[in-house]
Amino acid sequence: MLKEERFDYILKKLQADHKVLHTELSNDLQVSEDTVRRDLEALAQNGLLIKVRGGAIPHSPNPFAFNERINIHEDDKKAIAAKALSFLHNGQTIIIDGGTSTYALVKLFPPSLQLTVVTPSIPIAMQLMEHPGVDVVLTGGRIFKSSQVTSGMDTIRMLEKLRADICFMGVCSLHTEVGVTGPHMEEAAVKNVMVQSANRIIALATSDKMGTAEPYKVCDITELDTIITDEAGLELAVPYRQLGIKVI
Amino acid sequence: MLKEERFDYILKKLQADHKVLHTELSNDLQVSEDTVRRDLEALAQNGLLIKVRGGAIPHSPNPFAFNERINIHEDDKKAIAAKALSFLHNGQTIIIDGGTSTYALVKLFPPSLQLTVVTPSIPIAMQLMEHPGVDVVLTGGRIFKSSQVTSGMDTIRMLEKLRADICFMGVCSLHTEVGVTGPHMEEAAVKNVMVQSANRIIALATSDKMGTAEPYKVCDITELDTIITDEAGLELAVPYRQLGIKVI
DNA sequence: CATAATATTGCAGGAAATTGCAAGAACATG
DNA sequence: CATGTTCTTGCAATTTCCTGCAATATTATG
Repeated sequence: MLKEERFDYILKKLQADHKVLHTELSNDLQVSEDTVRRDLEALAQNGLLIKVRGGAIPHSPNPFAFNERINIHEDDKKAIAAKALSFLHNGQTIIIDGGTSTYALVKLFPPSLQLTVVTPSIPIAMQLMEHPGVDVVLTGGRIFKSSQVTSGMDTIRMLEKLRADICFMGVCSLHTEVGVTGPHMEEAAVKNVMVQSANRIIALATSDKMGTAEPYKVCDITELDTIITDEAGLELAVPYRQLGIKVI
Repeated sequence: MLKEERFDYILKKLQADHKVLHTELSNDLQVSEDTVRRDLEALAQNGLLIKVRGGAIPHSPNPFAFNERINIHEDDKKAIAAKALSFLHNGQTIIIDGGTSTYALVKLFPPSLQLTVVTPSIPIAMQLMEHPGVDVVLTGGRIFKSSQVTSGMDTIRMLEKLRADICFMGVCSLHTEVGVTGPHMEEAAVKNVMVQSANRIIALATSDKMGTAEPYKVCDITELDTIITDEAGLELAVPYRQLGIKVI
């Protein structure tokens, strides 16, 4: 067994279980615990995980919000992402906004998919770099460390020149009257341009986002084409449907 | 059996199994392990696979696409990076090119450093996101999956509008007459704009890069202000010094 | 066609990396 | 603070890698 295969196995297991143990890995890989220890050491050296007593845990590239949020509502987000997949077809150009729901979506991309993705999100770009069929375009600009997206005038300028088939937007807050809103001015401005630059806007929102509002406006609620949520059958969805928005 | 047939077989097997072993190939192809080793060496040279101890693995799908290169000449690169640190001062705006030498540099940034970094490199941006004092600006554009940098017109446009104090460039090839050159047209064009946009160009180059050339020109050798290398005392450095370039 | 130049291949040796083991230090936990 | 676990360090056995070299095959050239 090649050392790289062990690395691969360790990283896969880590992603699945959110932790790995020396004892387990030693068993799974049929090598001594010392070798496992040295493997983890090497992976930690390259910043791919964090060693802890007894094993290792995933590396949060930074202790900020994005990585904290990845795991909350993980199953809901996966369910939402799975529904979103059906909108994708080869040859499309799509905008994918930052956020944990949209990140869950690109993680589910089947390897056969062929499209161009424009995104301001660094985690999404990294994820898609490993995908053989997707061309990735990263919008430029200053990086917001908390959400790991680029923002600012440069981002807006790049998006303005674009015409995309679909925009998948990760929304912070949805409200029938206030519309789509967000907590940061710059990010809201960027999202607004995304809405202008795509033929069809699909919002990904866990149900706890619905009926809430934040200071900065992204767009009117009627500009949304579809809302994908985990609980489409709920009472909550009714007012959106009355406005002509598909809720699934 | 023709060498090309062996190449063909190796690549096919690699695609099927996601790895190849010296021992297996030696058996399958009925040649010595040394010949297999040399074949893998040749294929690795052309970027068709990654040599590892015991055999080889494919290039893209494994998670070490960037890290696979980070370990070669690791100590040399660290030494180079350490020398480069002395050029940094709080308040500067600097451009940092992609590449493993420049990546080693940002890894050494002391936490007290306060500056703005503009870079097309995603690994560098990720690394610096953890840094409390550095503002990171990522240039936009299509992502080159092999080198994990953005490139193209958008990248160039963002750099053009910039005026930086220093540009740290990771060079592929340095030659006293041909100048700085690189293997890809687009990347060379981006590097060229970097050179135009910074007051001072500092090239990071392990000594094996010196005296070599590639198809696409980045800039004249005289546009460099300083070359940082691992073996500044060598004979190699003399002709550059005669051109007025500092070599350290 | 003959001969020289070049490339390819296998082999031998020493260098380097990987692995598992053992002994003692550091650590967590009750 | 006593105990069992985990970590580090050094070491030796094994495997794999690299270098130079000689034998053979291939190609170029007069």
